Amino acid sequence: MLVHNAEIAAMFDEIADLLDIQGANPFRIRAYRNAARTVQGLGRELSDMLAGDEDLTDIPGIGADLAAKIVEAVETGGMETLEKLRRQFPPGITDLLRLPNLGPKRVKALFQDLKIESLKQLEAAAREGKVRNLAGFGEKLEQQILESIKSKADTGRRFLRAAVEPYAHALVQYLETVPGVETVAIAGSCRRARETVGDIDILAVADGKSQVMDRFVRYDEMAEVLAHGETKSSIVLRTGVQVDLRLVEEKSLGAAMVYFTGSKAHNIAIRKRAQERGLKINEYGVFSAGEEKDEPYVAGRTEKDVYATIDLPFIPPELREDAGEIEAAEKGKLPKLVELDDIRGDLHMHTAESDGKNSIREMAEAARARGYEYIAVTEHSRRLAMVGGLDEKRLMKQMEEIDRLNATLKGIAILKGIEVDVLDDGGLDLPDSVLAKLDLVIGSIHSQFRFTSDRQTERVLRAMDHPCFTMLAHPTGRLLLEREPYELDLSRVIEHAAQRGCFLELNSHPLRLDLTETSCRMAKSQGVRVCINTDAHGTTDLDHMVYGVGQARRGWLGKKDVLNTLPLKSLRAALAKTMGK
DNA sequence: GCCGTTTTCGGCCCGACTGTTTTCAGTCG
Repeated sequence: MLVHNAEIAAMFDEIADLLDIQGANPFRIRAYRNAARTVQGLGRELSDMLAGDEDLTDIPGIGADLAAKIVEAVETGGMETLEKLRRQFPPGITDLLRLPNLGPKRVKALFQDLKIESLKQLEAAAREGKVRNLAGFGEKLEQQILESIKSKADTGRRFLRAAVEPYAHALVQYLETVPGVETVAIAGSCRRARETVGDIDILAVADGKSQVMDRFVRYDEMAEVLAHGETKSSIVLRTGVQVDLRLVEEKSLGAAMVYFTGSKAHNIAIRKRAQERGLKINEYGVFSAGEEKDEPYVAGRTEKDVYATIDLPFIPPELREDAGEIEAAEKGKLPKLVELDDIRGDLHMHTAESDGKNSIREMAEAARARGYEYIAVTEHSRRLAMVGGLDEKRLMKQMEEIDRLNATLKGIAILKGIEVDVLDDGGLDLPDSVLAKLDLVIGSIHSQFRFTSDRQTERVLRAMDHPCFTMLAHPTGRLLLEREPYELDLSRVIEHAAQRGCFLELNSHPLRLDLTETSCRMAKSQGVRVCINTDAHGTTDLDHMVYGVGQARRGWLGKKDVLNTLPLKSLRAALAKTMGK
């Protein structure tokens, strides 16, 4: 039985939910939730670690008990603890937790007092006015429950960051025009460059007389006001995105930025660290703890000041996940992360010759305008006929055109490439003779997403062994919020890439961001260089690079870990080497 | 349930807003 980390994490999360409803020790619940998060981002399959006889209790947050439960899950596919809990509660009960304003206490009351087991039953009971009489409920909450069921609102709903950011920037601009407002900044998961975000977090500094909160809740795009306080307000935009605004004093801005940027796990970790030093960190600053009142303010103006009080350097927002960044910071081993300015070219794009919108020249000029030294044109291959995939003849013709353009275009080099389909058996979709003439060959899986993990992995490994194979495009095939990745043993793929000396793409399309941050870290640890590409189908898509760079930063990648930070000459040499030239 | 150069027991991050409410619990981030 093959049990993936994601499934084990889901079991831990479900145990946590059910224990929560049961009213168990909150710290025990937190242990399960922490473990779920740790397992999710582990970067290695627990089943592999067990097969290698590794001690799971070496993983932070996993003790003897949880380690035993992981063994049980890997061996049997389930957990007795979870089964026992499931017998105590109906299957639909965790759905109730997803509704806004319904937490464990209220769900428990609904279940025990009204025998409500599902959203449907909850809706019926609320309609009949039965919910309002329950202890801890009231008329208003009953109404809210009905509305959120109707609008299918749930607290876990997420959006692509790229889809949400324009709204965040527009709102920042709007708030900046409010009199008395001095600073407005985006925090939260947007600032941490997460691939998806649950809401927009905005922080403002304003003088006492400013109407910023009142103006915020009257924003044009506002659909609903969830909370309206003096220092904290929340609204829902017409697009369904929630925005939280916090108002702080200037001397608290740094502390508030830390607090509001998160992640929650990172905040908990640094607060604990502060505690060990006799300090207390909250969103207003760092204070010396202990004294009953008038706790003296120690720091808080800048984030750097806040970290300094707990003997740490500034930690880049993208790393703030309590995934080893605090330990690394403590040892002075934080990576110097890659930046957008380090990127010297884009090695994956399409033109009007296949399914792109612009000509090669237009793409090259757009890339040059973005300060790049080089691009690679990489059309689809013949098997993808529906998007105009190129056969040998058309590819040869395109190569000639690229030669002509290179002779006339100054300030940008165009490399000849292809995004060749990896066939079912791991072969490539064009003859070796033509592939060998190219500067790079990007292999892509575009079919047979349902292969078993073993078969899919063998297919990719075999493709990599092709003498011309240079880089694996969008390695997992996922589409965020739309399509799960295909089954693939990425750790084997990365190991193989290290031996073979080829590269992995980090596809920057906001819907893909494929590799994940965990896989980026895995690649880095194996010495496999990652290439951040946009897979642009038009000139404006070239701007997606910023999302790929954000993802790479979340994956701890530095300039040296990223192939397309190389100057042209070194890049050519690196590509030629993978192709045995 | 985890964790430990103060500890193997007794801790475990911290605060705002709402309405269930008339002094506080529940939820949320």
